[in-house]
Amino acid sequence: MAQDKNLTIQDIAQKAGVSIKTVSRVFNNSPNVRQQKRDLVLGVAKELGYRPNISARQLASKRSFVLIHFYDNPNMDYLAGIYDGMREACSEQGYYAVAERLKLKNRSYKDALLDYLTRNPVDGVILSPPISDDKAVIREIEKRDIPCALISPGVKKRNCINVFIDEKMAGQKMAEFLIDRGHTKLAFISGLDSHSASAQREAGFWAAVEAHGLKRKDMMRIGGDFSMQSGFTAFNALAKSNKNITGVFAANDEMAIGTIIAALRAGKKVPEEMSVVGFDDSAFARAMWPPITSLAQPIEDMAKFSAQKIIDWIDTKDREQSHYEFATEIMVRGSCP
Amino acid sequence: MAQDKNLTIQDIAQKAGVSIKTVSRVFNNSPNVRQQKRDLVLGVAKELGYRPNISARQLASKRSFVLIHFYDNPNMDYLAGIYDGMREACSEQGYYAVAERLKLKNRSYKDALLDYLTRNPVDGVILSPPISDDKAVIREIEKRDIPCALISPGVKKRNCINVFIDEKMAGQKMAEFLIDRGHTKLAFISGLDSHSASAQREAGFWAAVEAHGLKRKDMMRIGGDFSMQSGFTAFNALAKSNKNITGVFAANDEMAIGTIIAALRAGKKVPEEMSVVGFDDSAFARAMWPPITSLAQPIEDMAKFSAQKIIDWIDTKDREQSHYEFATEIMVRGSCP
DNA sequence: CTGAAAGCGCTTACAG
DNA sequence: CTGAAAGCGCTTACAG
Repeated sequence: MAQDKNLTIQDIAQKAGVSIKTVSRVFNNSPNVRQQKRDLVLGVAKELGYRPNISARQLASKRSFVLIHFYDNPNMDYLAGIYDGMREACSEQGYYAVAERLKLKNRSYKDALLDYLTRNPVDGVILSPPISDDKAVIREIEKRDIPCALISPGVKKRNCINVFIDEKMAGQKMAEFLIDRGHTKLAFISGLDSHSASAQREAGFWAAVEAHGLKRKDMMRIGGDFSMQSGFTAFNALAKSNKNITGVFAANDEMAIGTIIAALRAGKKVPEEMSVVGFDDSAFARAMWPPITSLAQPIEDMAKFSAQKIIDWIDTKDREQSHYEFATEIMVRGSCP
Repeated sequence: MAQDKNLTIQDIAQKAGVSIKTVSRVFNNSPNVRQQKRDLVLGVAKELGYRPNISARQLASKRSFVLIHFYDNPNMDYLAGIYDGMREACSEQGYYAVAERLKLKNRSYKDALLDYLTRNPVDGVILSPPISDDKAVIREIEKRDIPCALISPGVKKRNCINVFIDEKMAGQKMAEFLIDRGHTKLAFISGLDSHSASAQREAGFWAAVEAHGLKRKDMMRIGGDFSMQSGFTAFNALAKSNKNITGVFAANDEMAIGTIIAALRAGKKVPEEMSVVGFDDSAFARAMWPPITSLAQPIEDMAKFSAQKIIDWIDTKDREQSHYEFATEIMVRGSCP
């Protein structure tokens, strides 16, 4: 762990009694090294605190050693989770983790992507919703043979690493959570139709309704767009109806918050008169009053895993499997205790 | 603009009829090049679409060409603004822009900083609140002779570039905005005492009160901590008092939102019965209902400017001036139209 | 499975 | 103000 400034591949080679080429092979996860030598080199490197010089690798190999996350969802918690996960995997392997927002201003995600790629070489890509469902973007990445992982894609892609949660099952769990607490008149507030996760969560909602023998006519389905504003609107629709809904499941936390604010404004108590659950376990869901019961996904683990799989892919030029499902958890809070 | 992949310093030197050393000097903003040659080289480089290879520069110079922003404020808008500003300045000069959160878990910002610096070399640092007021952090950076810019420091530092807005004046403007709309009974909700900006905003508040001859006893000062929760509490204090406050100035948007939510819950109409203004122009301030009137600072410009000054400092080994003040603007919205 | 040589594109002293 | 030489720490073919 000495981390003596100028430790080079030479020092490791000498100390381990092998050629520098072997050391290089070890750090590139090249298959052509006997396990015994590999362990020897890794042991010496660890002991001395050696880490390969990325600049030298870049210059010599003409690779960038950059893994990039392209996103367009400004949820800070979500982004930070992905970034932390990526970085953990990247720093172990001597890669850079980078995050770049693709903005939709007068142009498509694809054009924004191409603009970025012509300026900045990358060795691997992670895409999150909604970009993980943009076919044009995925096609361009594929065309360039850049290893790519999709986080929560609506439709799994054959030539990408697909990392996701079971959105339908999660939706069902949330609905059952409400039902278990005695609610029999439920509402589902959907997100944007273009966002397939919302539709899957809704499918789970209806599956729960069916499984528990609740009457569909006691239920309400309100169209939203993931914004807080649409939560306000949704509450108005609830209030106008005479269904006497007591359990609300919003497809994300912002709409849950909007619903609660509108309810408070109307003098309705949460959770006493109406329980509300959200989705995403966002920072605001935790900061609200009451704090929001919400579904959490292990986004950091998902991102770390994605990054590792991409690096494996780069090293071996080969993916083994491409579908990986992660488990979710309900964070129980005041809006539906 | 051709961007022919492998354009090197050699190509530029040859085409411009100078030595590669001269080209190198030009791209390092070295003073020892005649202006005429500089223009010639820059012209050729631009024509051919040449950009220096950062890896090679890093390897040869042992510099990192990394400018890093250390932060611990999870406000996404704020961070994105800083990042975009940095990147604009950095990409022009062939630097990397990096953002890193320093977390306070069982250790100080200083320890988190040292941990980072031992692993990752950086050429320049930008600090934002609350880290821009952490003396131990600043001392460590100074000790290493790393050029450093402070965004909105509570106390300006001699050996740093100080970039800020006039917090007191901004506070005064906000208070006068309320007064101009006929409010004579005002409340100020403070942020954390450790955050000097809050105290300065408050000073501006009282200055406005005084300047307009309002009675101090008609005013209220409520202690908050920048959280939404403290906005709820603040409203309760308002409601319990018999001061009949109609204009509320919260030291940040989250507290303004908390205040409004609590008011709605209590059946009080905003802005009809009570106007509320915030500070920061956050995304949530814009998404709320009603949307929040808030003070915006030109954070992107501030960050770009900071990055440019740091790069100048690196190039010339020398700062000229170290205090730069930026102008602010009130974004008028529904919470106090 | 392993090694010796050349080279990636730039900067750093050192001269002039 | 400007140039020729050496070198930064690694990888890439090419042999064996």
